[in-house]
Amino acid sequence: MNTKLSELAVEDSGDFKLEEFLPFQLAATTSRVSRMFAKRFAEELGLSIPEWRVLAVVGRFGTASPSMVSEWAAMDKVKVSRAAATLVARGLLKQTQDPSDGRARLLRLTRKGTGVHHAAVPLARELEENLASGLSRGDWGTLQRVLLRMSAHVESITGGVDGDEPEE
Amino acid sequence: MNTKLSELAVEDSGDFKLEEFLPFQLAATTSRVSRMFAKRFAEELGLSIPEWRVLAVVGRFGTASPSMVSEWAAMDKVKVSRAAATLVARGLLKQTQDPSDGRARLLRLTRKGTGVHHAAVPLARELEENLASGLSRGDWGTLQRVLLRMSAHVESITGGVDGDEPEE
DNA sequence: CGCGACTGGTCCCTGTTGAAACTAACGATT
DNA sequence: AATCGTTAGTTTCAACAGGGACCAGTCGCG
Repeated sequence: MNTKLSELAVEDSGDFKLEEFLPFQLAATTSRVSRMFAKRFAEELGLSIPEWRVLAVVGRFGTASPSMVSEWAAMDKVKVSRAAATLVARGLLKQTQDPSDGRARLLRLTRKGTGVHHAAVPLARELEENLASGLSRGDWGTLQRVLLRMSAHVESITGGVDGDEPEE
Repeated sequence: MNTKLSELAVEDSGDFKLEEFLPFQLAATTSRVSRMFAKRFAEELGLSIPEWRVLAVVGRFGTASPSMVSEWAAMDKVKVSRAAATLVARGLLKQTQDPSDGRARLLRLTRKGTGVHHAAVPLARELEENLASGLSRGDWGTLQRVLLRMSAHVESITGGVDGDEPEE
């Protein structure tokens, strides 16, 4: 049971419990939650998570460029591009040229897209409600607050640009 | 501004703010944290996250079967199998037959593997400490508690087997 | 106005992922 | 001891993700 002083840091390696390791818990919990959300969105609306995110941002702003979506949905531009392409192919989004900048595109909901968006938001709220129902009001608020703080903290440590919530 | 009563649930779709949506925050935060961890483990020890998890479980128990690893590390068996294979190839793990069950294998750290494990645990603790330093003690505890509870809650909703923390 | 530096977006290439199929072995039941 | 259903682990295959190269197109500066 006793270890020499000089070996303290090394000898307790065996005590390491992955399941009490917070980054692991975070990943495991997120994985379960994401899976549940992905399943419901796919089943009920035929949307992947990236597609739903794009839809949510475009729906919120009415019109949005892929780079806006990238910013607000914390998705890299490749993901946005792909998700937007499938949504356009399915007739939920219309993509046009931005008249004021030849490089940029504008994304806008079609009537069909608006319909899906109107169905997606309540579903999202319902699922979030589901999640919240297992927690006290206070815990929920703390969780929200802590996640934001942790995100910012990590970003500051790693130096801003980290990849999934990238640039601009 | 006013909407008919019957449209309340529908008409507020435009108000939906993705960045306040908890499942989204959870995913975004986890993504940043994972990225940071993956980077450090890769740079300093040449380990991917799945490999580190396998190492952690085997290191903790001394000897572990892939299915034990799957259970404790919340990884599906394919991931375990692959991670274990690379660790064996790199000489960090030894895989042998379980004498008491011809189907099962036993994973054990080699001397080299023990060395890496002894380096990995402090690195993990350091990174976790980094993360914790942005939060109050109380928030940290709440986060830990809430994640566990939420995990269990989701699992109970989706009915146990959900895929990444699968079987047995 | 023409040239270089930069930005928005897409495409290509490679590595990773998980679902499902497969192999081998166990154990219960006949 | 032959068979059926089940479990441990690996392999295969198709989808997916992200980094980087790659076009436009824009902006600034001489």
